[in-house]
Amino acid sequence: MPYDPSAFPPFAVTVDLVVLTVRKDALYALVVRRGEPPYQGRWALPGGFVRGDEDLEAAAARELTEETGLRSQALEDQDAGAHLEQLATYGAPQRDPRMRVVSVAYLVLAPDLPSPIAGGDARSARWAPTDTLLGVGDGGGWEAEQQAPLAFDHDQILRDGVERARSKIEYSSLATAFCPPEFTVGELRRVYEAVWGVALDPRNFHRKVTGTPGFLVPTGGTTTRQGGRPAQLFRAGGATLLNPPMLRPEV
Amino acid sequence: MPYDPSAFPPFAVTVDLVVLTVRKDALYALVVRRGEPPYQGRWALPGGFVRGDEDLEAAAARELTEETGLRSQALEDQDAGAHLEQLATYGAPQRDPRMRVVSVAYLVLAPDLPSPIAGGDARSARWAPTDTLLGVGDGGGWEAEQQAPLAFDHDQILRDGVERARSKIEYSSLATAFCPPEFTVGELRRVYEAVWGVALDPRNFHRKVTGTPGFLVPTGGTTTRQGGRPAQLFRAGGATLLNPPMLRPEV
DNA sequence: TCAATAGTGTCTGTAAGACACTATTGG
DNA sequence: CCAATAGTGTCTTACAGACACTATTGA
Repeated sequence: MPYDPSAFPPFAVTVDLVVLTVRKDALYALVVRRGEPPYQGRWALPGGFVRGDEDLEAAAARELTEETGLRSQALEDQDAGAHLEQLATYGAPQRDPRMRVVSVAYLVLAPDLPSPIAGGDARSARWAPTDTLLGVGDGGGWEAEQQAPLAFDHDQILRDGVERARSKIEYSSLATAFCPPEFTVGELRRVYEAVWGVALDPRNFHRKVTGTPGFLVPTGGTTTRQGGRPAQLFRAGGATLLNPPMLRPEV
Repeated sequence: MPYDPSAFPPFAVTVDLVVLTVRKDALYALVVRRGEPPYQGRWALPGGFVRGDEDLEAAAARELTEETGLRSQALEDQDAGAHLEQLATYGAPQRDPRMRVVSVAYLVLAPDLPSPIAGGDARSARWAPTDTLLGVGDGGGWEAEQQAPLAFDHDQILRDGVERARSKIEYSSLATAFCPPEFTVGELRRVYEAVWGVALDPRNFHRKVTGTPGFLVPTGGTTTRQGGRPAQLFRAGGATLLNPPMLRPEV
């Protein structure tokens, strides 16, 4: 088929963000309340139109800053910023009832924020447990009379984002993206436990993460945030890939 | 930012295909010769516009059939069709000099085709070794006076597709998508060796794949395609995830 | 004192890497 | 006969899972 720029069908392109954090030993996602139809009053993932001269990842980073005040350090960047990566693209013809919209979803992993939402136009944004948003624990899905709380196909996007996070912390050091710049082994373990929804043996976990070269770098300090014996503080090392991986227990 | 459907910037949305196969103990990709500017005469990945009422994956499957005659069985389907999955989306503002184009790339893994290209409008399509297309072996990249052979950002898309294939056969049974419906352990091993570009111990490989439940199912037949002692024939079993994974040797 | 968390060491089972050996074909 | 590929078995080592034990805090 020859390329015919004058005859392409018109599409709108948006970015949607799956922003995940760990708080209170559970995985939380950022959602915003929709102020207008369709799905008025329902929760949705933050997002918006890609501008005419804007890169996709730049649009995702811009939306992230607008919604949360977070600065994203896309890929490999060690700074205090959140991790940002492309997740997948959703373009079913009727996913938005008004027009044809193709949405490029991005996944953001952020530490628990001191002030939940410090952003600009985040009118009614909040953190919600992903289990609640996805109806986990009510029998694995939403009942017939019960409506999934998320607008559009955002429940599917969120599901895909959570699964991506769950699998990526197995073979990468990405779990540290959920932690503050300095953290203890116990705090990192609680991240794994929250994201996977399982209990891990603290002793084997300690041996694994401290024994993997480049994963953790001791900062010298100690803390007693959790009660009990003071724990060493670490920051993320340079290693990004874990080999061998952290094994997720069978369910 | 309120959703304003009347004010969205105009985008064209295309699908591009990374179609991979294994032949002559190397990884090959399907490329087509461009007949018009820009990049006239250069090789490019097959692809085309998404229609106004067409799902993204349907557009990818349609392009695949048009270019190769292959029928894709997207996801989990055991039939003779090729494996098709979404790869990533590319939307840099200037990636197409004529207009703003966002391209959703799909990855296709296909067995070596008896008649290379049996499709319809595939004017000048051919299989090319991915190493040649990506300039591997010339020092890891294209020299200054040498031009990458692929149009647009298709070298990056191909690179991402190859890397996805390389990592996915580690922890899934996807390597069988490169094989005909019935195949031997040796043929499957040569697939791994071609995709990873390494040599594997035939004996340890045999133990691993035949010892993983659900990976391979013996069909009862034998063959002597490769010379030497006849080998048992297998077909792909129901298992899609390999646990523990096939380990890729360090480079 | 106890409860809680941090951290180390030890045993066991699984499985990967290396590699010897046998089996069955074609030339 | 030999060369080539298929398939089995054995030894060693790495490492995960289970769990005993000590260390250091706060209540």
